[in-house]
Amino acid sequence: MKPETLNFFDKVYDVVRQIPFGKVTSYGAIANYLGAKRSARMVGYAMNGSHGKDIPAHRVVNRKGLLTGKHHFEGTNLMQQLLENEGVVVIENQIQDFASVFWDPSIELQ
DNA sequence: CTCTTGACTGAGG
DNA sequence: GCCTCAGCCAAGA
Repeated sequence: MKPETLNFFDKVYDVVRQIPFGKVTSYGAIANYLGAKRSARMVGYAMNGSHGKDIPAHRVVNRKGLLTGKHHFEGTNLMQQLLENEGVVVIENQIQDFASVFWDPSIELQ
């Protein structure tokens, strides 16, 4: 389909779907890959409509590896459990060894 | 059209 | 390293 028909949200969803199992990325990294580095907030905003879709939103965290969007998931620690289920160690909403599980679309996806 | 609201980020103290 | 502030920009009222 034509890229012109893809909204910013759709592009975000497309990238998030490509995040490998057991990997995570940041809102800024996605925004940067989409050519809108300044729109990191929009990436997170887009995640609001990710429910009901096949979007692994739990693999998207802020640049610190902090689960800032966990409150948008069911329960209080669903997001953390989803990540731990993929082998990602999370303590107090903070991803441990963040650098080793970080997946940058602008590099990995090229 | 204007104003508010963020699942963000980088810079400055 | 932590806290605060300001810039960012799309969507909804």
